[in-house]
Amino acid sequence: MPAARVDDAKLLAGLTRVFCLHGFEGASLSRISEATGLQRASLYHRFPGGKEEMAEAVLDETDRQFEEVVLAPLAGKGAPAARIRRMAEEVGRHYDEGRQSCLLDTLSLGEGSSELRRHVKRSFAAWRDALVAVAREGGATPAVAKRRAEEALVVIQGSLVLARGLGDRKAFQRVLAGLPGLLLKGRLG
Amino acid sequence: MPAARVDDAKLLAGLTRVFCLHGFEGASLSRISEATGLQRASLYHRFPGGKEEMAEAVLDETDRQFEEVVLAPLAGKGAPAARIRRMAEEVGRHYDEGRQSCLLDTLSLGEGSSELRRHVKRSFAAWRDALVAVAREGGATPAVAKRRAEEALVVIQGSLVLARGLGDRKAFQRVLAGLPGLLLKGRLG
DNA sequence: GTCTATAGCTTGATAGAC
DNA sequence: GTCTATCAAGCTATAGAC
Repeated sequence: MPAARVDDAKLLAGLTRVFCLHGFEGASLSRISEATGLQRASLYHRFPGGKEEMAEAVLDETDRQFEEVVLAPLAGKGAPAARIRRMAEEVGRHYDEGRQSCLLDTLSLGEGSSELRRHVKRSFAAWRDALVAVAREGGATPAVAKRRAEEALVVIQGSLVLARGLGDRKAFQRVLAGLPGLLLKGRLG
Repeated sequence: MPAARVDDAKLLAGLTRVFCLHGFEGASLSRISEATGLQRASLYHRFPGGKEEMAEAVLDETDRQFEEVVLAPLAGKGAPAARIRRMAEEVGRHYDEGRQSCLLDTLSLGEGSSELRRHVKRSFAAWRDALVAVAREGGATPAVAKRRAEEALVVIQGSLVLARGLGDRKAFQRVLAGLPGLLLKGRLG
């Protein structure tokens, strides 16, 4: 088959940007077209399922990035605290230091199909489970590790919401710095 | 003037529900019309500024509720811890125990006008300042109180995002229970 | 694989009767 | 104050040329 003029990476990047910024309903095909450089009809050639399939593709890509941003750093070598620090660095980069919202947040709003909601839930759970594992490595019981992992997700998502609403990214940076303490000792810092 | 068939309270309640669930872009006039029981033209009679003015009205109403949900409990009598507990109760009720998203979150997404964004920012700041005050009462320095207040907002917002995305409201309930500890001692619980 | 053109519906908003 | 009727513009999606 002939090569795509706009390659998959560029396409997905544009899609991600729009869904991230506007959520599912706000992500109009006009905006997507502008962000990706492809006309409506071309978008339907690449995603016959329409907007829904585009959102699914974006979530799939996020799942893939999740491996680099979360799994790889946590699976590296060194003490748990050091590995969590590396994950925090990657997470910070992933969200552009707090300037970008989380897809799992923006796509869980409102009207997305139940398939989309299930995907978001699955991705959230995968992230939580990776955090549970590293907390357990740090000596926490299963129950405690789960609580800490959820707390870590809570503070990451919450500080991103604050960054967007309050226009201040310092809380997000503080949260990232505090992740090792939160996961290993049960308290931020 | 003749009485409104749909009174202001009912109208605002419907508007709030829709903006909360769908965000600004997802809140179409059809949905608003259905939720409030008023036709498009009637909505424009009540809000000549259109959707933007409706969103502003919803934020105004939220600011008003903020006094009952946050300010009044914190200004009551008793020790700071007890007052924070009462606020947490009210906050829990306000968000229907985690079933409902926060307007300050959903309205800060995407395309809302800059006037809307400013309003969200102002409301967030007011909430934070109320929490700063009670943390200071508990003996925290201004800098520490501000950090703890922002952390409180972070965990409230984050746990609401998790409740929505993960479909589990337990983290939200844990956060509410932990607010006194977070604001007065710097750690959840 | 991408385009232009278009279908058909929904959107936010307005006019005017009652 | 609410309604029905309507507008232009936007929307998602499709058809068909290249």
